[in-house]
Amino acid sequence: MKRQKASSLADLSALAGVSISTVSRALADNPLVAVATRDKIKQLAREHDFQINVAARNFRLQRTGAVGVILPLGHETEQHLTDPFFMSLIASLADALADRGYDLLLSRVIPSNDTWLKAFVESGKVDGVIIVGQSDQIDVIEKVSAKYGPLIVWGASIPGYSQLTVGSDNFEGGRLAAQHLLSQGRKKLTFVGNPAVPEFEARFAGFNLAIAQSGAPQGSVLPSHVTPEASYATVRDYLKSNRVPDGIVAASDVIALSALRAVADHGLRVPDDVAVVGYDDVFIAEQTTPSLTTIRQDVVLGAQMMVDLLFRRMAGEDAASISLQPTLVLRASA
Amino acid sequence: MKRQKASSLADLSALAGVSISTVSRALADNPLVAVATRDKIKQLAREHDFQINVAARNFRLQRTGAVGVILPLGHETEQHLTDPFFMSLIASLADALADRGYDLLLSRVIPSNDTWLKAFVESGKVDGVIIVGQSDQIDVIEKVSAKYGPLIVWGASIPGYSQLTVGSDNFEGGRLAAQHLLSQGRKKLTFVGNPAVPEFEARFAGFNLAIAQSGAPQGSVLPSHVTPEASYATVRDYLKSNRVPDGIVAASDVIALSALRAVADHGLRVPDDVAVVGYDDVFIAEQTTPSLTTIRQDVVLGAQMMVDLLFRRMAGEDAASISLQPTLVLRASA
DNA sequence: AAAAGTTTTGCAAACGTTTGCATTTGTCAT
DNA sequence: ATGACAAATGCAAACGTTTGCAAAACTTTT
Repeated sequence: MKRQKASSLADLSALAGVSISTVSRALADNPLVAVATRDKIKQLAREHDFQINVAARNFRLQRTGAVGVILPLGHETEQHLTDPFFMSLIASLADALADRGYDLLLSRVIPSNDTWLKAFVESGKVDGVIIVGQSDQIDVIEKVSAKYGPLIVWGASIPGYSQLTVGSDNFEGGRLAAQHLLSQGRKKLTFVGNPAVPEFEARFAGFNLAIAQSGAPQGSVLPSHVTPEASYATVRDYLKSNRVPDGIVAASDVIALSALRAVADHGLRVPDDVAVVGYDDVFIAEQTTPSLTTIRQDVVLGAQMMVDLLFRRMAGEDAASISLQPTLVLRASA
Repeated sequence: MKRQKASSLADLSALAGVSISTVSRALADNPLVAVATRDKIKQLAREHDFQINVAARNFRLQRTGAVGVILPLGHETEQHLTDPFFMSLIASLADALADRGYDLLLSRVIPSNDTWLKAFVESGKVDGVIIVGQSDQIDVIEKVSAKYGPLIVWGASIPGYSQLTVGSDNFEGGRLAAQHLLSQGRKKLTFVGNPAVPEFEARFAGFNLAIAQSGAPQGSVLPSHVTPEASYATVRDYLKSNRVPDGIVAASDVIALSALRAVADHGLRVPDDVAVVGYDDVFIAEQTTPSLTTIRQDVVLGAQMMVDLLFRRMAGEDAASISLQPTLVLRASA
C-alpha cells in the first residue's frame, strides 16, 4: 500500500484524477464542486496526510497570517522582556491570536534610530502590529500610525496623540493607590518610577491628584529604572538620606518588590513603618513577603481587546482606544 | 518632485528603465550587473524607499525566514509561559535569532493529542523549531525528531532518546544544591517539584546522590505543580504535618519563592530553621526576602547554543546535544 | 432529439521574487 | 570593417496557491 505523502495540490490532483483547481476548492469545502468529488478528495488528503503549504497560500492571498508583537526597549536596554507583566500580556496575546488562526511574530527592538517601526511595518512580514509599551517611542509610533492602520499599542492614551491604544486607566490606578494609603492615615507618600514613561506619568498624575484632594503634603517622586537592581538602589539611597516616607506607590510590581526589600534592609517594617502599593498584580505579587497590595491590570482582557481592535483595523473598519479600569487588590503590604 | 513609494521590483525596474532581473541582481549586489547600473538602481531604491517583499522572496526561495518557538504546556495547563525562566530564555532566543536575520514565531501549545508537533512542523510556517521544555511530551518530540532534522529542545538529554537537546546538567545542579545544604550540616532534606518532568527528575536524582554519598538520611520529595499557588499549598501542608525539614531544594525559583513564604508563614526562619535553595537564578531571585541561594542556568549562553545547533541542522550538518554546567549562586536563603 | 438550463470541472492568470540561459551590447584584435 | 570574445542585460520559468471565466458534462423541458 503506497501512502506517500502528498505535498502539493498538484500531487493530490494527480492522485484524484482531477484538476488542481478542483482540489483547491474541494479542500475549502466550496459548494461549487460536487459533494462526491469533495469527499473523495478530502479522503485522499487524509490518507496521504496532506498539509497545505501555508506560505504559498498566504502569498497568493497577499497576507502573512502573522501579527508582529514588538517590545521597544527604549528606556531600558536591559532585559525588559523579562518583566512579568509584559510577559503575561504576550502570553495572552499569543492565545488570543491563536484563536483567530494567526501567528505571533515576536520582536524585541532597541530603538537606535527613528525608522525601526517603519521598516518593520513595510517589510511585509506581518498583517498587523501590536506594540507592547510605548517606552520613549511614542512619537515614532504616532508618525507611523498615521499612515498604517493595523497598529495597536498597549499603553497610555495621551491627548494630542491619535494612536490607537488599549491600556488600563493609569491615572485612575495611580489615584487609587495613593488614596488607599491616604485613607489609612499615611501622610508622606513617595512615587517610585520614571515619569518619562507615558504610562508612569499618568499614574504619577493620579497619585498627585489624590494627595492634593486629601490636603496631605505634596508627594515626592523617585525616578527609577524598572530593573530590580536599579530600583532597589534608588529606594535604598533615598531611605539613607533620611527622607523616610510612610507610604510608597511603585510604578510596577517589580519596582515594588525592590522597595519591599530596600525598606526591610533598612530596618523598617512593612506595612507598619512604610506601606507599599505595587502596580500590575503580576503572578509573584502574591508570593512576596509580605504579600503585595497592588493595582491590578487585567492582562487577559487587555490582550483580547487589543486583538479585537487590531482585527477591526485589519478589516479596514475604524475603532477607538480602550481604557480598562484597574482595581485595587488588598494584600498585606498596605 | 514625485517620490512615490516603489513597492515592487517591477515599479523600480520601470523607474530605472531596466528589466526586473537586473533590479533584483543590482539590489543583491550581484557583480553580473555593471557597477554604474547597480549604483543607479540602489540610489533609486533609496529615494523611493523601496522595501523588498519578504514574503515573496521567502516563497521563491522556499524558506520562511522564521523559527518556531514552542512551549508545550503539558503538565501545567495554566500560565506556564509566565515562568520567568522560560521567559528570559525566549527573550535571549529572540535576540540570537534576530542576529541571524530570522524571526521568532511564538506558539503556546496545550497538547491535546499526539499530532500537534507533526502538524506544526509540516505546516511549512517555519524553517526550524525550538521546543522550550519537554514537559510530558518527550515521546511525541522524539518521534517527530527522528524524521525532522531542524528541531532543538531545551531540556534533559535522556539515555535512549536521540532528540537534540541543550540544557544545563540537571543532575549536577541537583547534586550541587543538596551538597551545599549538607555541607552546612543540614540533615533532613526535601526536594520540592514534580519528578515526572524530565528536567526535574534529573535534579532529583542528583539531589539523592549527594545525600547518599554523605550518609545522611534519605531525602523526601514533594511532587508539586510549578505554579506559585500550588507549590505554596504543597509546602504549607507538608509543614503542617510536622515533618519539618531543615533544608529544601526547590525544582525552580518560583517554587522556591513559594517555599520561602510557606516556611515564613509557618513561623520558621529562613535560613536559620530551614534553608532553601532554588533553581534557575531568575531575575527576582535576588529580590526575595531573604535573597535566594540558587542554582544558576545561563540562559543567554543556552539560547545561543540552541540557535547554533539549529542552524547547523538547518544546513544539513549534524550536531550533538549540549550540556551546560550550572553553578551555585550563594545568597541569603541557604 | 434538440434546445435551454444547471451543475460541475478545468484553464490560465496572478501574487513578487530569483535565476539559468539566451540575447544584446560593447571591446578589442585582426 | 569584420569576427571573436567578454560584459551586461533581458526573457521566461518556477515556487504553490486561489479564483474569474470558459468549457464540459449532465438534466430538464420542449
